[in-house]
Amino acid sequence: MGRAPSGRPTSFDIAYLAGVSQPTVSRALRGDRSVSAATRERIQRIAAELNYTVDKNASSLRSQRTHTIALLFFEDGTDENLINPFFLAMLGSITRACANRGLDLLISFQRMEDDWHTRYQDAKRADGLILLGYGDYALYAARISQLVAQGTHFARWGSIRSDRSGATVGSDNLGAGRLAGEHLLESGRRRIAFLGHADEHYPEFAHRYDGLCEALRAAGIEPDPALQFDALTNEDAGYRAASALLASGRSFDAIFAASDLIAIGAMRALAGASRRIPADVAVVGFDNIPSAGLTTPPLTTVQQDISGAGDRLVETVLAQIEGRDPPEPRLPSRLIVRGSSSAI
Amino acid sequence: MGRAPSGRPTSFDIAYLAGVSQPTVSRALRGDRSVSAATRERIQRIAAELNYTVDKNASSLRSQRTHTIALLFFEDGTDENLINPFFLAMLGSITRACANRGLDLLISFQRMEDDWHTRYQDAKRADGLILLGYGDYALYAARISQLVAQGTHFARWGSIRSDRSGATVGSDNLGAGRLAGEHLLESGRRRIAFLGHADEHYPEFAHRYDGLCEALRAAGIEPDPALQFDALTNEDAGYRAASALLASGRSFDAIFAASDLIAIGAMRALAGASRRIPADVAVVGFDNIPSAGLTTPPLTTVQQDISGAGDRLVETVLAQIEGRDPPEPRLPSRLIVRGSSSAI
DNA sequence: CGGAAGATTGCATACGTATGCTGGAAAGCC
DNA sequence: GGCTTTCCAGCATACGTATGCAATCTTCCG
Repeated sequence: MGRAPSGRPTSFDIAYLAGVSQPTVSRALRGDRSVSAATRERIQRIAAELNYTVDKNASSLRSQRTHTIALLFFEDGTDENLINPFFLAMLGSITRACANRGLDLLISFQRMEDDWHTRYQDAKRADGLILLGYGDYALYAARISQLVAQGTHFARWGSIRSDRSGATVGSDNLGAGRLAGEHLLESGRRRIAFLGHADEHYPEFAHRYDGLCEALRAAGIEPDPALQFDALTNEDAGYRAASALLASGRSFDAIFAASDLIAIGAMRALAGASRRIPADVAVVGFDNIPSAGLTTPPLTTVQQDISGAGDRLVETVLAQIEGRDPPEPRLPSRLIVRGSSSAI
Repeated sequence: MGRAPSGRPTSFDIAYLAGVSQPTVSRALRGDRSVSAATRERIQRIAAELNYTVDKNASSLRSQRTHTIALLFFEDGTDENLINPFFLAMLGSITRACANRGLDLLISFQRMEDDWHTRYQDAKRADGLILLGYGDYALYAARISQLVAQGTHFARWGSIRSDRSGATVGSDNLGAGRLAGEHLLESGRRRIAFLGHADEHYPEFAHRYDGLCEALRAAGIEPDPALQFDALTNEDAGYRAASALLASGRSFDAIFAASDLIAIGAMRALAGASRRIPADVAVVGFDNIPSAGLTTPPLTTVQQDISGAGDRLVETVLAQIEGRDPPEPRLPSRLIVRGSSSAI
C-alpha cells in the first residue's frame, strides 16, 4: 500500500501511514462523504501531524480548477509609477473577497497593448479574470468581445449601460451624477460646470455627466454644453480643465468633477484665480480618495461602494465559472458632504 | 507520432503537426539549444498559429518551479478596510519588478495570527515569499525564524540592523533620521520632538529616532527623551501623540513624525492648538505619500526609494532561490522639502 | 575508410493529485 | 436465505509537461 515517507510528504505518505490507498486520502481530505467518518478523521489527523499540504500544481492539473483569480489592472501609459488610489482601494476589497472564498489572487499590471487577454486563463493560471482600468473604452472594447468569444470567465469594472456583453459590474454612475447635481442645486447653485470627458470613450464619466444633466432638467434648468470640459483622471488634467473653464469667461458657481484627482487639480486652479471655495464656487468630486478629506476646504465627493464592489466582482466571476446566475451588477453610491460645497 | 489535435492544444498536438515528438516540442519552446534551429522555428510557428500556451500547472508540477512569488501583507488588526498608502506604492513597485523578470505575483493580506508561514511555499504555489507589514516586530520575529529554519525562500521589508537572520531589505532609517534632523537644525530648530514608537518592537521607527538623536548630538545638543511620544502609523495616533506633546507643556519648535500619517494627524492637533506651521513648529514626515503634498502647508517628508525597493526585494528572493549572492539590502532615502519646515 | 566526437531527436518516465469504475462487505427486504 | 441496495475503499488511469538516457545521424579526422 504505497511507499514509505521521504522528503516533503505526499498523499502517498499519508496513505501509507494510515494504512489506506492514496485515492482514499485525497477523498478524505476534501471531505468526500464516501469515506467513513472514522478513516477520514484518522487521515486528517495524520496529515496535520506531518504538516501535509496538497500540492496545488498537481491538484490543479488533475482537476482543471486552480481556485485562483487573476486581477488585471491597466492604464494607458500615463502614470507609470503612480497607481490610481481608487483602484488601490478596490484591490484591497477584491483581495478580501477572494480570501473569504478561499481563492488565491494573481495580480498583474498591463499596458493596453499587451496580449493580456490570452495569457492567464489559457495558461491555466486562473479560473477567471477581473479587469480593472480606466482608459479609452473603445481601445479595449475589441479585446473584451474577444474574451467573450473565447468563453473566458471574467468580470470587469466599468459602466453598465454601455456594454451588455460580458459581465460588467459598476456603480450607478447616472444615479450618482444626479445625486451630486441635486446636492449642488439644493445649496443654491445654478451654473454647474462638469470637468471630465463626456463621450462614449469614457462611459463612466459620461454617465455621471448625464446624471448631472438629469438633475438640472428636473429643476427646470437646461444644461449648458459649454460648461463641460474634457479631463482625464489626474490632477494635471483637472488643473488644465479648470483653467480652460476660467479662461472661457463663462460664469459658473459650481464644479462637478468626474474624479477627486480632477477636483483637486481644479481647486488648485481656482485658488490661483482667487475664486473662493465654496463661497464663489462649490466643488464636488468623485471617489472619496484618502486625500479628499485633506484639501482646503475638505472636498465634498461621491463615495462608491468599494467593499461591495470587490465582493460583487468576485461573485460575478464565480457565477460564470460555476454556471450560476450573476448577481445584480449595479452598486449604489452615496454623497459625502464636506466643506467644499456648503450653501452660499 | 502522438495523437491528433482536439480541444485546447497541448504539446502533443504541436508535436503531431510538426512531425516530431512531444519532448522535442517542450525543448524547442524553451529555447533549448539541442533542438536544431530549423525545427525550433517550425515548432514555434505552429505553436503561435494554434495559440498554444504552456500549461503552467503541468509545467510547475514537473519542474518544481512556479515562477511565481507570493506577496504577503499583514497588519495587526487595525485598519481593516484601509491599506497603508506606503505599502500600496510598494505593491506597484513589486508588481513591476516581477513583471520585468517574467514572474507572476500572488497577493494576499494576512492577519498576524494566521498560519501564513506555511501556506504558500508548502503548497508549491510560489517559489518564494515577500513579507510586508508594519506591526510589532516581536510578534512575528518567531515566525520569521521558523521560515528560516524551514528553508523557505523569502525577503522582508524592514529594518536591517535588528535582524541578521533571513533576508531583510530596507531603507537606511538611521541615515534618513539624521537627514531629517540635520534639515531641521539647519532651519534653526533646537527642540525637536519625535512622534513614533522608539523601542525594539518597532525597529524602523526606532532607527529614525536614533538618526535624529545622532544629528542633534553632532550639533552639540543632547536629545531630550521627554520629547519622544509613542505613535503607531495612523492619523489618529499622530493626533493623540501631538496632543500629548502639547499637553505636556514642554516647549518645542519642530516635530519629526515617524510617518506621514502621523505627521498629518499631528498637524491637525497643532492647528487645533493654534500653533502656526512652520512659524511656531516645523513638521517633517516620512514616506511622501500622495496626500503629503496636499496638506496646508505642504508636508516636508523623507522619501524612500520605493521603486528600488521592489526590485531589491524581488532580486533578494531570486538570489535565494537560485543560490546567488543577495544584493545590498540597504536603500538610500532623500528629503523632500516643502512648506511645513521653512526656516524660522 | 574506420572510428570518434558532436549534433539531434525519441523513449520512458516522473511530478502528485483526482476521479470513474469495480468489488466486496454490510445492511435491508420479502 | 437469497435478493437488492448502500456504503466504503481500492485499482487504474489521466492531467500536460520536463528531463535523463539511449539511439540515430552527421561530420570530421587520421
